[in-house]
Amino acid sequence: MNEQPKPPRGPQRLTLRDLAAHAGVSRATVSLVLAKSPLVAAKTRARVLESARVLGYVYNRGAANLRTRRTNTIGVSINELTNPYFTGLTSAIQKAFLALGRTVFLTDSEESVVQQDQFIATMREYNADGLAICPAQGTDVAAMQRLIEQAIPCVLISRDVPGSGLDYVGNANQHGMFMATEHLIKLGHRHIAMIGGTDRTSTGMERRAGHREALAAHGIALDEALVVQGPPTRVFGAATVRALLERDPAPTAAVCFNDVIAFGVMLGLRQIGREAGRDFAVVGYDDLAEAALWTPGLSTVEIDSHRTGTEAARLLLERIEEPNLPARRVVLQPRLIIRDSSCPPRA
Amino acid sequence: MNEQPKPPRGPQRLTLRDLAAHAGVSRATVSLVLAKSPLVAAKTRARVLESARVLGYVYNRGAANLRTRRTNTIGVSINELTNPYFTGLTSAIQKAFLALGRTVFLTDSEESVVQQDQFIATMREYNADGLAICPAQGTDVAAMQRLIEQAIPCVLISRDVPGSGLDYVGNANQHGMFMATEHLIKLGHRHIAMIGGTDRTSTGMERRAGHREALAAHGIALDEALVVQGPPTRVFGAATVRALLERDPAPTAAVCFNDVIAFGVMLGLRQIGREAGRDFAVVGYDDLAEAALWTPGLSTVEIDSHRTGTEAARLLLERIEEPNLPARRVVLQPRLIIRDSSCPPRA
DNA sequence: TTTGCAATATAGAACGATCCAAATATAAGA
DNA sequence: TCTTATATTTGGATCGTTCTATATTGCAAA
Repeated sequence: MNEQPKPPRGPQRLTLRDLAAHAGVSRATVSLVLAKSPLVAAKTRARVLESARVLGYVYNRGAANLRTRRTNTIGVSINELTNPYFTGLTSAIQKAFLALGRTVFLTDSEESVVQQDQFIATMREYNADGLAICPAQGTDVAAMQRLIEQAIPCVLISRDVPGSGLDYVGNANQHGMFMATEHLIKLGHRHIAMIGGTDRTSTGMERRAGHREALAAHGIALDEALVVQGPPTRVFGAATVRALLERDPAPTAAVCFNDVIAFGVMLGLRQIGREAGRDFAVVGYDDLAEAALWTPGLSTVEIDSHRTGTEAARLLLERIEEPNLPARRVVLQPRLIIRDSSCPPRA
Repeated sequence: MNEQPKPPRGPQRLTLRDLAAHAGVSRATVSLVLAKSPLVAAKTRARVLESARVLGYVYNRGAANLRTRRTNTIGVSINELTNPYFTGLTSAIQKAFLALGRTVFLTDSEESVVQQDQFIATMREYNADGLAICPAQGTDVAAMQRLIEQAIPCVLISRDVPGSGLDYVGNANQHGMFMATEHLIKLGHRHIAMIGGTDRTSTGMERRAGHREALAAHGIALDEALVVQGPPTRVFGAATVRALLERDPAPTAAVCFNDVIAFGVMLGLRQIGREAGRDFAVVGYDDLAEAALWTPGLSTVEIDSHRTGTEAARLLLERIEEPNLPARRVVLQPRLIIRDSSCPPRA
């Protein structure tokens, strides 16, 4: 029943062959048991599983992947994990894939295209079934198009790379920022700064466009000096609002690229003895858990990051099954949340 | 020169064999080139590399790992990526391993022992060379000991699992919190709350012990009611300080398990019209970038997370080389940073 | 020439799983 | 009891590398 005696081996790793010998069946049978095939008799299955338990067998996924072409593995590259919005999103993405039986390998590209490319190359070498990417700033369209040529399934999350032809899940950034700005206009503000965001990400371009669009829609001239690009950090928000308030005419309100910057703005106001929601109106974007906690509570635009994650997982798995699908785009609707940081202008 | 004609193959993945055929050399030679072996002539090497470029060859790491036993891969499991301290630490860890030529596979266990175990099992199946773990709350000693039995190199980071016998890199938490508490005592405080931390992590136990130790060292009786365990969130910090201030005697100061809780405390104070650094003294732990930015600036205990990451990488790689080393512990010294949130008690 | 010795290149057997076609065991029907 | 159909099990080839032992080449010295 056994196969030819194996050559003497050292304290090698335990293999299917050892398991087969112990259970008194063939390798093929063990393989079937491990794959939960219904073809094998219940009694045999039990015996094999018992042997596996007793011997402490560890399945070698690498060896299996060599034969099958599937690895059930997804590479996830996130542009910046220190940003709480992206950690929340990451958690959602991971959960979604895990629920569908995939292993997730995560990396933080730290807004570095080099690190991102590195990760993509590694995942290719490891035969990942697909990639989910929040592209780093300055990601090259050509690099993304290459993924298509190379036939490696990929979905872009949160940030788009226009012209890449990849699947995409994000939210209506322009519309979100339009709502935020219009909200301030309706409160009576006329000098509304746009703090943060850059033209190096689609999110930045779209949100900045939303601000401009709202001003235009209400016949308010855009004061370029009140539009400041910059990184999504508290430090930047604080420094920028202080600088803007020294101008004349000074803004009476600001929409911020995201909540982190808005928190920075509120901290910056306090540094110069002013208070958001009383002396100056602030609106953020993302609706981090922290937003509701501040005094005043931060008005902001909510994104459903859970939904973003599950949609991304769905799109990617569908593409893995069906590589020739046309490119699909899922754009979720954001929601304006009004709290106390957005007040009317002081008289 | 070529080997026997290969059977007709579909649009298969490009392999060493194809590369060899194209360059007119043997598979073995190509393998040597790819491994940067000095044994192959410069001219041959160039020819092979050119073929690789032209054909768009992708190295199959899985296949290689099957033969060699090394994967140059490290699994990193972090308990909670939404906590900025851990994202910073993660970034440091990742950088340290990358610099040493290892690929890092990251996961966020989200404080779930189940997810953590899942990840460990997966990394075993993928033959990772080693693991770096910030253990989830409630991690079982036995589970960690099993890693030793199974001879899988592992280093614990930040949180210890006493009795596990694993290598460990962390900081002197008890001493750090001792300094923080003593600082408040010297300012004149006698009712000092300890907010946050739990006995389900070593970090929690150690920091909580530091608070008690400082009180005892200065002959101050411990008021158990002022010691509140809880999760490291802003919400918890805010709610807890509000509750504590309704007691009699109320605390006049608090040391917090970490900065996030301290921020929560400052937000909570503001919700009831009080101000940290004026009406109530607050000290945090971690020294997040945000700490210096608040008004008042947050007094806190600084941890060198960069150093933590590099030390962890060093320990792990040493153990991979030399599995039978005795267990080693690296405990870094934290530093008290005094800003404006820690004021004397109001008269 | 021939020989000796580096310097290079190669064939073929692993590594640990899967999968296919074929063999065997079991049960049911005549 | 003998077929025949069905349920299980299995050998051997295969996936894409690496590695060892062996073969080939080129060149200087004899």
